[in-house]
Amino acid sequence: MRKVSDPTVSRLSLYLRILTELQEQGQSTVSSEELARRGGTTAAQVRKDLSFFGTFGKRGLGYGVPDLLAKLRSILGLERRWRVALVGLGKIGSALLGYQDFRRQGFHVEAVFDADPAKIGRRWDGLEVRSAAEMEDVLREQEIDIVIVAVPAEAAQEVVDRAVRAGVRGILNFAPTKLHVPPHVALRSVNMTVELEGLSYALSNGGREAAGRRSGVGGDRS
Amino acid sequence: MRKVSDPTVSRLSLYLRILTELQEQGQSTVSSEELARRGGTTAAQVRKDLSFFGTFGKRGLGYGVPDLLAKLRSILGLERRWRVALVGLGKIGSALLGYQDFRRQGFHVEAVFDADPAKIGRRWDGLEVRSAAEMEDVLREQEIDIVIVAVPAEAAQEVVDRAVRAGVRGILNFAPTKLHVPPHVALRSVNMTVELEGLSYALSNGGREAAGRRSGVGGDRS
DNA sequence: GGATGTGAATGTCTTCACAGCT
DNA sequence: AGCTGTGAAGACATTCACATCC
Repeated sequence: MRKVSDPTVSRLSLYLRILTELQEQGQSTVSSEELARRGGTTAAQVRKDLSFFGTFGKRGLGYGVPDLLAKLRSILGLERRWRVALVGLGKIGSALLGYQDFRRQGFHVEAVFDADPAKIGRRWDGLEVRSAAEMEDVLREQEIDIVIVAVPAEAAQEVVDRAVRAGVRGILNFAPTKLHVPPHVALRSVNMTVELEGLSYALSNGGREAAGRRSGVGGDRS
Repeated sequence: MRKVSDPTVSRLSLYLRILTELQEQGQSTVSSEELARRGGTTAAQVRKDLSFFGTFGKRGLGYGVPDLLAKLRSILGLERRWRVALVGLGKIGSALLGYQDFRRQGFHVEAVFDADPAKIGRRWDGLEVRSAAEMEDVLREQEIDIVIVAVPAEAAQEVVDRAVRAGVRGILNFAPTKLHVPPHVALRSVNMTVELEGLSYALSNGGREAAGRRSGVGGDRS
């Protein structure tokens, strides 16, 4: 199971979501064909993706929904609770704090930081906003796994450097800038501007050259 | 200039941002080497990306900053103004409406829709919130180019179908679900859950298998 | 019979390496 | 001398096609 590509991992998330829906609808079994149709990919791709991690299906039958669901949650590391910190309480940071849909997948925001004295000390959603100055200490004390960076572009790299120094091993970046992290730290970015510009390109240059994969976007590599 | 890959287009956005910074700092020329270092890629990659669109550099010298900036803006279709509509005024939609950093690149939100009667008719940032029921008409009247989908997953596909029927050719999806569009429509997605799960996978499975690309990760194809 | 799992083939993207300008 | 532009090579990802098993 070494060397699984990133597109594959992203598709696993997708399958997980589809399987969750299927389970809610009480469907007990699913074929690679059906997963592919719902996920906008191909049956061969689904089977190949899963084959990197083991052999979960039954030939002639397909995959057991609850079974595959459990396997995927395990593969993606979603059986444990992840301790997340949010840095930056501007428009985007506040929205994320309010949204928290990802909490259901085990991502819990345990600390919130901002540099603005007017915000420090206030409570947002049951959490006290801490000063960005005490970031390293708090990240360490709270054993934060993942930091969500929602600060202006100019401040983002410094936040990352400090988080990495405090032992954080995962960064989710919302700042519209390219960040650099050491090899042992995982980085993903969400960059709306890149996506909009991709649409602009697609709309400008004929209709038929499409937009693209990776929504996701962005393209980091840790 | 046919058949340019999506990763290439995303990197053009990145170069554009770097060039903007360089210009603000008054730097007149830049090498593929420097663009690569700042952009977290390689010099060969930068040159290859640009070569799809023409020959913009001077051998022995590098690229002229203002010149390349102008070329990229033209390639990405950023010389015109794009008419954008936002559908869904929940946490994320409201944040986007408040954020609007992308306005500087020519993306103007001209219409806002929500299904909640309590929100319809209110003014947000100078725009009256319209009923989702009148979406098709307004999209057509206002000649909207791009629709940002910020509704719950269950409602997203219907919003897209209606937008497409109204002539919209670009969709930016924030709903945590896979959307399907006809070939002539460009689609990009931003899916935070996929990115977080990618981090979870990376953190779980050894430290050394990194996270990935394309932030942006998501992966559509129109 | 029906659907998986997978080597082999194909396709796509990145990196190399160097010829060619300035 | 320096740095671009690019064909060719290499790495990576997807698709094909079929043997395999329930």
